[in-house]
Amino acid sequence: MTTRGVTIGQAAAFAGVTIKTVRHYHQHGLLDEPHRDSSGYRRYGSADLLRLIQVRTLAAAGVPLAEIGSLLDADTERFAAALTDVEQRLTDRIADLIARRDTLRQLADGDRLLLPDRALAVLDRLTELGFDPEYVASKREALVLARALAPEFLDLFLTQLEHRLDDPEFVDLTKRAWDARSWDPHDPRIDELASALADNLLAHHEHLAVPAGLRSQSDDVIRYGLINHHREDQAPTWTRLNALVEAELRSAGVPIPYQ
Amino acid sequence: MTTRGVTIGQAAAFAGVTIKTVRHYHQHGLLDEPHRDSSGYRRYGSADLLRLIQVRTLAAAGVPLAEIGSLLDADTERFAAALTDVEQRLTDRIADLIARRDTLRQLADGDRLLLPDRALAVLDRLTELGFDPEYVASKREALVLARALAPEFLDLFLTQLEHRLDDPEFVDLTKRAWDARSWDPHDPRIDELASALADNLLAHHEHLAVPAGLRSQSDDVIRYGLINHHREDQAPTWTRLNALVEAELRSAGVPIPYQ
DNA sequence: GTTGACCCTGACCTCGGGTCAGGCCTCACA
DNA sequence: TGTGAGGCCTGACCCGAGGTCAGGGTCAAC
Repeated sequence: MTTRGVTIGQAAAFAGVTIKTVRHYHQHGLLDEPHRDSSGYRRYGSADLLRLIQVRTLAAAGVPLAEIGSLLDADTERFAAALTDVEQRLTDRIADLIARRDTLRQLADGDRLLLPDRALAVLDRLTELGFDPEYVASKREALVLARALAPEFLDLFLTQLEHRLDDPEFVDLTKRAWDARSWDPHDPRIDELASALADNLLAHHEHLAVPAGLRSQSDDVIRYGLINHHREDQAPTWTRLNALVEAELRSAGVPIPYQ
Repeated sequence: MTTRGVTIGQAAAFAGVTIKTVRHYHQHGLLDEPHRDSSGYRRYGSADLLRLIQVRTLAAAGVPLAEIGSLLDADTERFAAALTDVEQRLTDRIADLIARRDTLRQLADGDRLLLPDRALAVLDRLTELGFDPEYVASKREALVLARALAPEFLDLFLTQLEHRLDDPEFVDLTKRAWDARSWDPHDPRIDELASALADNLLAHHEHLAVPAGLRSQSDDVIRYGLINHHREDQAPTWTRLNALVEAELRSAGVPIPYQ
């Protein structure tokens, strides 16, 4: 009769795990150390193997190692209860992953990043109306920001945008404002443009409908600033233009938050 | 005009992540460090926030952080390709988790651990035949081992067991062998029992059908030993009894592997 | 002027193992 | 009877995606 029991490599192969994994289970107390042969090698008997298979089965089912020990040593009732608990957690994770995959599907639709169809239609309309692709890109970013920061107002923003695009005068003014990026911040045309923009906005009530909901709390003011002044920091002239417009609106009684 | 940009806490809250997560993204180059205010605090502008939202969206979809940087900086085509790849991986993980959950469901069916219905029927039959519950438990363990170590032979093992249980003489001898655990290993009754067992096995060809498939390769011999000698190490008398039976079978020409 | 909320960096912890280093043991073949 | 390949031993460090703790600075309000 030779030495009793199989070596760690054989045990691991039988159980379908690696040697390192078996030693890991020993270190964490999931498996008792088996006896050692004369050269110090671990030797696994059938009872050891049985336990290893049970541990591996639970681990493969996603049970955290820290729970497996008490689980296997518990009585049948608690064992069953714990298993349904683990199963519930697995179900949750599956639902979570499926939700992630759905998000990803939306992302994967070309460059139509993160935006609902209605927003994409507005962006397409901008292109049709002859806006600079860079301007369209900046609007797209602003809409992505709006969706993330104030999703409950996205539809209102879009309604406002749609109204504004229906007004040829506003379209024209906006194009000129966009071109103004490269002007000197103190170019007198900026003041003219600001006045024209403010007049247009004040003349069309529906062009100004949105901010009302976003003014109440401090966080909302921050969100408003981030969305409405996106990319402004890249063009000082634009900063000044917007400030002038906002000042005129304020003096006309429109409540525009300070950034 | 106060300091431009929001603090890290606000940015994190807007994006739905923790402050630590944002700093983690900085450390790993996914997000450029924003400018700092006079007291060294990070201040995030709308472009920083936009990037953070994009990173968080991809991370939430399960894209490894190490890939997100190049993904967001890549052109649209590679971006789309990478996204479908990520989606495939997600789908695989979902399928994997569902498989785990199914395994778990099987485990959760009471104490009927890891065994198919046919095996459970055999175990129930053992109880009906009046075997000691401990004996039934050891047989259950042996079947679990057999299923894990030699699944392709489990049905053959079960067939053999069923045949043996149909033979009242064999049932009787097995019960006596089980009782023999507590005897002295050199009790003369052990020799008698071994002879009777060997005679019974030799007289009924179908009681010996199984081992044939398991003898060829060295691994199979080990598996055979582990399954057939399970729990033997806990009762030296049993070890001797089995050795005697195997010796008689060998001298009768039955090829039993040495352990 | 103090309290509490927020921010800074840096170091260590998690989980389920993988990988490497350095050395001992066993087996098969010549 | 050597010798080379491969298996085993321990211990230490590594991964991802952050969490937690320690020790301190800053800011706004009361």
